[in-house]
Order: sequence, then C-alpha cells, then structure tokens
Amino acid sequence: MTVRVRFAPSPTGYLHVGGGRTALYNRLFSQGRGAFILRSDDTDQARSTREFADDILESMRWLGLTWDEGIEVGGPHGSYRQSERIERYGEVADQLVAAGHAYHSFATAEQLDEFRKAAQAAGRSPAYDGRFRLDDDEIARRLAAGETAPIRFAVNRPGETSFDDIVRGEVSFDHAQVDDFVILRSDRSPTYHLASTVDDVDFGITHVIRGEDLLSSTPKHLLLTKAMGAEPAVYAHLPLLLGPDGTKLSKRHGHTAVNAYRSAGFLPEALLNYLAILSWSPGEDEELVSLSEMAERFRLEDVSRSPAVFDVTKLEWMNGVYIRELGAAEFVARSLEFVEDDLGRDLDEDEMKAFAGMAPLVQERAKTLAEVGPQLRFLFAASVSYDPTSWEKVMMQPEAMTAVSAACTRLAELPAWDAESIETTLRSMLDEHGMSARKGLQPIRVAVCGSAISPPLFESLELLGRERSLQRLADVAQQLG
RNA sequence: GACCCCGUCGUCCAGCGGUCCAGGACUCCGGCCUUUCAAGCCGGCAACGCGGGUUCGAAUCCCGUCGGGGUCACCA
Repeated sequence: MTVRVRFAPSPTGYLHVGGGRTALYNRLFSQGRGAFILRSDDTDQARSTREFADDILESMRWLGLTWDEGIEVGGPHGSYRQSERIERYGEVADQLVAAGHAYHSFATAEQLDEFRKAAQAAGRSPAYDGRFRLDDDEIARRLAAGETAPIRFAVNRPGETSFDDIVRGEVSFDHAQVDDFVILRSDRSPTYHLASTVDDVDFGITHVIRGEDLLSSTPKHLLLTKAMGAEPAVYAHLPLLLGPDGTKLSKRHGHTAVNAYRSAGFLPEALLNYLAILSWSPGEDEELVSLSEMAERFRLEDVSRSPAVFDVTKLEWMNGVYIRELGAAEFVARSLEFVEDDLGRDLDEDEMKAFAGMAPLVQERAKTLAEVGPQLRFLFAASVSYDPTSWEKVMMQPEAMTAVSAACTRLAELPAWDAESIETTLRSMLDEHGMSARKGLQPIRVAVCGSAISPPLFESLELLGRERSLQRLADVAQQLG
C-alpha cells in the first residue's frame, strides 16, 4: 500500500521549528513508502503574506526536506494552494447542505455568545448545539430575501466520534463537545476545517500527521469526511514543543523561526537531527543520525506522547558536533558568509588563504558558524580592538611588559615565519626570562588577537604575518612602557 | 469552567511485569590533556508526582488523586 502524507502550513508566519519537526516526521514516514505533499493552507487572506509563503519554502529547502508533490513541484491534484481552490470548497459546502449535513445558520453573535456563557456558567460544554437553527422554509425565505449566512455543519447529537490515533491510541469525543462548526463563512470563503478536509480527501491523503493542537478538531474533520462519503485518513497527533518554562514554545522563549536558527549559524542537518530526537528516539542509545538513517528507523508508533521542551543548549552541542564533522573545505565554504557578515565586507584572495589556514583551528571550537567571524576578526580587521576584560586581566600582570617586548625583539630576528619557528623562538624566550608558558604567552595573545580567548597562538601569528604581528607587539609594548 | 491529551534525572530520550537499589545524551561539578578558549578522554551529582489496588513480583497493568499541556471563533 502506498502512503500519501502532507504538510500544510499557513503562510501567516515564518516556518516555526515545531512546524519543521512536523514536516520532518511526515517526510520520514513517507520516505520509501509513498508521497510527501506540500500544500499551502492559505485561506486566511488577511493574515497570509508572500514573505511568509516564501520563507516556508526556503526553510523547507534549507532543511533538506524535499517534497514529492505540491507547491512548485506540481502534481496531479491541481493547485496545492487553497486560495486557488475556493470554488471547490463552496461546491462541497453546497453539496453538504443539499444532503442535509449542513445548514445556513442565522444565529447571531449575541445569541451564540449568550448561549456559551450560560453553558459555561452551568458547567456544561460551551459547544454550540445548533439550537437556533431555523427550519428549511424559513432559511429559504431569508436566503431568497438576499440575506447572507454562514454554513454550519450539523453534528448529530447524541453521538460520538472516536478514532485510533497512531501515537495516542484510541481517542473519543462525545458530540456534546463538538459544536455545529462553521464550514463556509457568509462571504462564502471556507474555514480551515472545510478546506483542510476537502483537500485531504481530494488529494487522497492516507495519513494526517500534525500537531496535538489539532487533536480536538479531529472529530470535525472525521465528521466532514464521512459526510462527503470518503474514506477517512489515519491520524497521528504529535506532542507539542514547549519553551524552557513548560509553556507552548513562542517568541518570548527566544528563536522559534527556522530561519532564525539558520542565521544564528546552525547547520540544517544539526537542527533536523535535534528536532527528530525531540519526540522520538532512533534507539540503541543513539542520538546522532542522518536524515536517511532516521527514515530507515522511523516509526510513528515510537513517537513520544508527552510534550517536549526545546532545549537550545543541547541543540548547540549537537551543532558543534556536526560542525566538527564537516570537511575542512566544506567548513570554509559554509562559514564564509558569516565571516564576511561579521566583517562587513568580502575577503580578498590573501585573506581567503589565511582563512583557510585558520579554519580548522576555529572549526574545532565553534558551536555555531556565527562564532567564526568574531574568532577571526583579529586576522582581518585593520586594527585590533582590545577586549577590556582581557586587557585588564593580562596586561596588568608584572610579566606582561617583559613578555611582549621580548617577543617583539626576538621575533623580529626570526628568519623564517612559520608556526613552528615562532613557537621555538617564543619558548626559548620564555626560558630566558624564567616564565611559564601560561604567564608569558597570554600577554602576547592579547596583544596580537585582542583577547585572552583566541585560536592557538603560534598559528595565529603565522597567518597574521610577520609585519602585522610585530607591529601589534610593538604598539602594545609601547603602551605598556 | 467543559472536554481531550500527557506525567522516568533540571532537559531530551531508553525502559513496554522479573535481567532496574532504573540506562544513554545535554547541562552542571571534578580530573586528565594543555599556550588561552574550546574540543577530546575519565569520573561524579541527579528521576520512576502521590495514594490505592492487581500480581509471587510493577517504572512497566488498573483506579483515584495531584500536576502540566491543548482545544473550546464566520483564525489556522
């Protein structure tokens, strides 16, 4: 049996990491078993924007979550944008009315509001039970008179809808909890429930994998599907992503957009891996898995049922692991834009060489690509800017002056300028003055790199070049003297 | 408030009736390495929410309770 799943974001915001995980799980589930479809649930014209729509596609591609059918790649089911299928939803709504599954509702906002308040106060379900529904003749009369009204689905009560959710098991809802929900607004635009269900049916979706926030909407979708005379999909509701404080992940917890992680220097494979591991385990105490390994082992039945806290710290660790696994050239290629961003300009040819030489050294200590720029700033910036804390801590030491000026004179006499010779020279200088490497090298580091935290010193000196190195040492020696 | 879902270290995940005085990862704390910072390696702290059952035996099954989350729009 071939499977058909979809990811259907609304372009009313950037692709959220939670959405990214949902897309990933859909993709993993369908891998090798069927099709992964990307659809745009853009019925909310007021809140949808082109920018968000573009961001979703771009973020999906950046993550490497390719789709088999849908937006931009096309497919046999016509448009994959709901905004282009409006007539179809109206048509279905009319059919449902004709078949007695739905009706034009003339209940006023006030009536509904009052009903809900009263129900709530009495400790009953606030779901609208259709009590203000008019008889067919009256409805026809009002419609004929030119009045407009939304179409509501007529939920049968008493009744119950239950389904077997792949991750949650048997779930059931009493129809007293399901309201006569609007499927078509008075302006004949479809609501989410209608559009989404119609598309799932029309596109032959076999499995709906989505967030748990939609769990209580599922009976509506099932009722609609049945009323349309279609075979219902199998549902799987994923646990929600939470912020560190245990509430639904939102902007106030930090970054939620996939693109924010991209610009913060995260690797897509790391983010994907982390997202996968959040509510699922590849087993065998393993955590680092590639997309293809995930696809091989992924089973919806193994997805966790409890919500997961999104922990950036662990993501950072994982990103560091992925960065270190990159080939040297790959690392250079991927981090270049961050270096140039940090610098505010492009690197020239010589700088590219220095960058390539230094790259392996920063690669093993970076958790994000965004850290690469600041770590190499000393190498490319015209003048060093000294970190006050480092200066305070190191240059105020008694041996600072001696170390810097001795290094300056000894290095000036050095015939060759390579890390090895530099190291030999500086170590003999250290011996001469009876200084430990710890005490003696730090002032030199700060003088040259501007900070007590830097890539390895000797290589830094080599790549910075004789002239600039000596210049910086001399400048600092003068300041200290 | 009603309904639904969930409940193992601070966090994520493993465990699916005995092999668990509970395992892995991140964080944190030590140590080693070391020119700084990282990385790496070694070690440590740290959990089955609570109460009843069922059973020879429960983290694992049942009930209750408490706690957390979600949904209750002519938004998706």
